[in-house]
Amino acid sequence: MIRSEKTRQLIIEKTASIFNKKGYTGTYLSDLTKATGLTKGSIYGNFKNKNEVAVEAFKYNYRQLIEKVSRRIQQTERADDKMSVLLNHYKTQYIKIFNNGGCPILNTAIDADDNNELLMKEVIGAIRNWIQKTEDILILGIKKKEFIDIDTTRFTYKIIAIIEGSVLLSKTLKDPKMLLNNIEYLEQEIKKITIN
Amino acid sequence: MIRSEKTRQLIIEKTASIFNKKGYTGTYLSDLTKATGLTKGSIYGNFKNKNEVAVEAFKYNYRQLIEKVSRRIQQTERADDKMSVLLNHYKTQYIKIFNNGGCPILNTAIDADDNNELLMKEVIGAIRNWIQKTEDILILGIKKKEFIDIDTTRFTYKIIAIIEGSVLLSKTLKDPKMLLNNIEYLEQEIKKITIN
DNA sequence: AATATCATATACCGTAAGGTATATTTGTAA
DNA sequence: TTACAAATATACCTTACGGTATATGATATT
Repeated sequence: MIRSEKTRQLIIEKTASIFNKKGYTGTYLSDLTKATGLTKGSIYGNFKNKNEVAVEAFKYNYRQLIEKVSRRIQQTERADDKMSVLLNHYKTQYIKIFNNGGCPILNTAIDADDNNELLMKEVIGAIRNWIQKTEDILILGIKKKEFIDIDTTRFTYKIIAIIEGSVLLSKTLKDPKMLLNNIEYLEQEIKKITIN
Repeated sequence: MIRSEKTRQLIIEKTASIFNKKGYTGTYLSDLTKATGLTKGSIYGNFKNKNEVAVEAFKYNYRQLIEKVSRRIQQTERADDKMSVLLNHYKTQYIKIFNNGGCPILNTAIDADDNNELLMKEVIGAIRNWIQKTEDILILGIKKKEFIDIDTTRFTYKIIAIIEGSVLLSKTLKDPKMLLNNIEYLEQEIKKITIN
């Protein structure tokens, strides 16, 4: 990797969680220089502007969020196991998620809304991607006769809305109870549609 | 009402939706003077600082959010009707909610988190209040034998997480489908626990 | 080792942020 | 109607924001 690419990566990695915690306007260039140990000159030598850093930081955060769980989902065979992996992720990783500033999709959706088109486009893409991936599991399960024939779109909407809402509320209340209860609820819902 | 109190109200009313849309750091004093037609001097004559305006704006937004629906809930007798009023509110008012910048609880929770203690305290209070009110309806319904005996806490968590998650996602995707689908789902859930 | 190129730091700019001290205006009670 | 207090506007301060032009330092090629 050429040097500039290394620096770009460093900047993204070191600032990603700051952007997630403080939002776009709330994160200043001084935060970026402080976190990276670099100067403004260096940052602007590698990025067009603050917004480009923010967009890349969001992409990075989203990747971090889904990469590990996504890989593990691919490694399982049965659709209900895939769903278990997803739900278990939140069950076991919520402290990490909270410490990183919460769900980047949620944070960025609210932060960027109505005043940052580029970021918004990324967020919308991320949400669509997540919906798609979740629904694909359900569709696969039905095809393989592991799930009964349900309305996959509606079921997906339910899952994602509950997860996002729970993450937000539990984090805000500094109490994982709501998240954990609702994950358990979703586990039951998955069981209900599982054949055998 | 004395003059200063009128001005305070004017400032709060005129800036509430701006704070909701742009967040605390994203809303500048210039936004406040522009929206109110007043000067900084006048604003600082009536508020200690920008943060005090933000806190009052949030309280105002929250009140706006619950007042009407809260009154209508009190006017109904049966617990399942009360729940219907709540759910119908989102079904019919979502455009208004979206145009106002989305749910103030959600927005402020994310915006204020980790960098605005006072605002955070207000948000946490608002969420607790909302949970309480929702659970009270369920408890009442069970007591009056209108609902079967369910775990009210868990049921409440589910309702609130779905609503919040749906509002956020539907607003971000600029598509009410997820919200409407999930509200319908909750209506079914209420029906399921309703006796008769 | 000299040179060209790439990457980073330095030093600076204009602007506007939040906030305040003071002047001016407005409403009100004697 | 005038004198006083309350409310608002003016003018200003300090700070730091995002951003840029330029100088310096590192790296690779011949």
